[in-house]
Amino acid sequence: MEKTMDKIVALAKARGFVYPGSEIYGGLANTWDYGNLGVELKNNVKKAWWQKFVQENPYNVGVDCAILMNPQTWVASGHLGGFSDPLMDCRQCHERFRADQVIEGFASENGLELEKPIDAFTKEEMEAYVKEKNIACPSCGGHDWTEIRQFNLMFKTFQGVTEDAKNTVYLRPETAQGIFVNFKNVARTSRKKIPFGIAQIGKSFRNEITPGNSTFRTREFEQMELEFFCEPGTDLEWFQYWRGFCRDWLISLGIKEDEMRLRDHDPAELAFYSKGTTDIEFLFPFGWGELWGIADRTDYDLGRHQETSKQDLTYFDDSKNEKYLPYVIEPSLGADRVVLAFLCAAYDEENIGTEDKPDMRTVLHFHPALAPVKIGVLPLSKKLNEGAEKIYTELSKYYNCEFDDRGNIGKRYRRQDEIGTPWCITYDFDSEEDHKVTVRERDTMEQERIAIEDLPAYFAEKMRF
RNA sequence: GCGACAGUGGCGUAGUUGGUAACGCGCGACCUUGCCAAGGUCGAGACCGCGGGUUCGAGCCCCGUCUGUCGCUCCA
Repeated sequence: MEKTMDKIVALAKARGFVYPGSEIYGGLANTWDYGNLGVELKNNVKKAWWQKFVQENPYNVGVDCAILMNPQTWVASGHLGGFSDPLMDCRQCHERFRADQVIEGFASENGLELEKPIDAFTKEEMEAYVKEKNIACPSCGGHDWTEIRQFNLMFKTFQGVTEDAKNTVYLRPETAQGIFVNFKNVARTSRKKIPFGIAQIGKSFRNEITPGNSTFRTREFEQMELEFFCEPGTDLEWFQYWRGFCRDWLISLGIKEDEMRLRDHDPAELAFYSKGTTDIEFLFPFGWGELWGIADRTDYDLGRHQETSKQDLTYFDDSKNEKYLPYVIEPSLGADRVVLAFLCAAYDEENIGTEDKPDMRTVLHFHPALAPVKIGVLPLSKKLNEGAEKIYTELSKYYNCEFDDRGNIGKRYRRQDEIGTPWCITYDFDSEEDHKVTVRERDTMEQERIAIEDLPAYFAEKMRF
């Protein structure tokens, strides 16, 4: 069986997990909408994460911050200054380059000293430098450059009725800053003592130049982030702790060890604010892709906000009787990515016939906690709808169920397999007499006879993870 | 933004030298069956991305445009 992105994307669209965005208008590049099953799956993923990282966790509490923030936030975080890349294209060979990198490369190659760090160059200064030194295209050797354009990765909009620079606001490029900005608030209202963490699930926006691979990289995406505040010096310990914790969470929900890896960043690869970063990667059909970045952000963020806002963000540790800026461990997970990973991991095509007489079925082996539909209720005949509907009504109070009386029973089992429903209940003619139904399990296809009145308890037991 | 490729019912496709759209799957109703995609009957659904041109006539030719996919630059 070959697992390809094409098949998974096609199934996702056909069954209502993910549709391409704005389809009736011809689409909009790299936007995706979650459908009737996709929203259930994604909600289940978020619920499972929240339960493990907030509800059951003695250290952590949650928040839900605004997407729009005071622009000073992005000055402090560094997103407004440093993260617009100056790009220019070679008209001759159509390659695109980062002007700063071309200049630096040229300078070091020719043993030239730049008069100031390249980051301090304005667009005009860089253009002038390229022209003055007649820098050639590293690819084709041409000298015909377009002008430099700034690609700021933040989405910009306006708050209020007038559109001018004064009321420019940005869509947050990460949820983290809402947490840092509220660090004092949460510490006070939750009465948490260090070490403790603040978790958040929410949308972020980045004007990536190259999105792609279905929902893996999009410009609008959802993050599940934890900022864990600890005493300086204990950060490496906590870094290791969360690294393992995140890994275990993925495994507990059905990601296999051989389709997952932890990759530590080289010192050279580290972001400027980070002391150490580990990526948890998943083996997608298109290759390894990052799901989770776990970073030791030190006291960089709180420090920057303290400096920019002029507010005291230090924490008073009464066990030590001292004040300090906590260090931060940040496990940041892409919600859409991990949903896609669960979808890819679950996808399977099985032969449930024999070698001579193959009988293929497509199955999504979702962990029951993630399955969009938990139970399919299927009357063996339409004459049995009344009894089956009663069961459906009762179980729907607790679980997302689906009632299906169309087509023969085998076809309905296959339909439920294909959307990853872990259990099907079949109400048959005997049920009318003995008040029992057949419960059929997705992966083993084994059947069990259960009394109707015992069903809620039966499934309550099954759903305990 | 540049380059390459593509755009026909929900999906996958066919459409011969241009003459007003076909097939499979899927979907719906009914009958049949009665525990793993059976069978039958009937049915809904595209004016061929959009605009213009050539022509008596275009899904098939030309121009433009939009959208998508892939590659490149980038990814805190």
